[in-house]
Amino acid sequence: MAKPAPTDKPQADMSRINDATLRRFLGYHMKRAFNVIQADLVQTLKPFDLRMLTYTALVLIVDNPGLRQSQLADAMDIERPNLVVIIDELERRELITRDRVPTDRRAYALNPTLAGRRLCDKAVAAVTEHEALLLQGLEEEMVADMIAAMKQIEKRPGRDRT
Amino acid sequence: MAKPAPTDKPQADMSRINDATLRRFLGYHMKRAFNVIQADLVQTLKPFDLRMLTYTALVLIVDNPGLRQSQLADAMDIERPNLVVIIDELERRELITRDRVPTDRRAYALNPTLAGRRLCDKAVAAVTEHEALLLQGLEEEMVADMIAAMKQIEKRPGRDRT
DNA sequence: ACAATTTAGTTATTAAATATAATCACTATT
DNA sequence: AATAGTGATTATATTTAATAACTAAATTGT
Repeated sequence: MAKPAPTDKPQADMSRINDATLRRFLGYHMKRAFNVIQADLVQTLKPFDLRMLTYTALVLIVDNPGLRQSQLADAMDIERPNLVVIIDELERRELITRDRVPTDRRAYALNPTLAGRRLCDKAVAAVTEHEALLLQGLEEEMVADMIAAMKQIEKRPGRDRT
Repeated sequence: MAKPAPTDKPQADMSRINDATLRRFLGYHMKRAFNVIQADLVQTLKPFDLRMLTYTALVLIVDNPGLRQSQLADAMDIERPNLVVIIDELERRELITRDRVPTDRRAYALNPTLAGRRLCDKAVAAVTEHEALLLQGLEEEMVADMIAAMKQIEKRPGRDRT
């Protein structure tokens, strides 16, 4: 809405602040775009009482029944201790179960309940719809290209794994 | 969701867990790609003792000397209370100053010190270099297209007006 | 002029996401 | 049997983010 007012204040330089330096970075744009996407996601998941992490975990458990917590933490790129509270919540809500693995009684096999599968399907459908809405106006090929590029970035080793 | 081939309990392979459902979402890819970029940024900024937020604030103050905290919070899309500690830190390290505005004695004008400007320049140069490294292999036009798309996403109102 | 409201900044509190260390239970190896 | 390694948990700390309540100063409405 940068409307050039004819009578600008003498010392009030601009109403909009200048972020041209940061705009040169892809990361800056990605952060800002992701903020919008995440805000939308949070709203979308609210009716299901899911957060981004509980949603992600639930989907992965539904799609990979029987997986271990370590595998899930690895897939979600979070530390094992941090996954515990997420799994706790999903289990408490009876969306998943923690089943002891007979062959390795240290481990838990994570399995979705029927309710978990149902909630997952509904949530995925809602997120799909909301993201389509958010991306309307962008060419489909463009989105596909972005995904390809992001996959490439994701694959980068990332300087040091300390 | 269509019923997948009911192969009962074939989760013994566990070589790789399946995230195909989440892979359909741009947001998932963006989150994962941004994780990599942010991890790299954190490493890049560590020698300057800057974090993502202090770096962003410093750059914006250098590029917009005299701006108010409210403007900065607005530009950074964070709440005013959360900006206070960031500004506190930059001020304590004498990278910026908080100068009372004579025409509005409630407000502070944020200004970079010489040291702040110097550190900013060095940090921006380092980040520029690191991002170039991270993005090598991606066509330049592709990156430009991604930025354009992300700008478009960023502009979305985000339908929660409650 | 002056009460009422608004705005700038701060303080305090809380929630959420992320990380590390220590511990327990169990497995695997020697 | 002793030891080392792994899966999960607990406890703790840090960073980021949101909200409520407060002070001080400016603006507005009558």
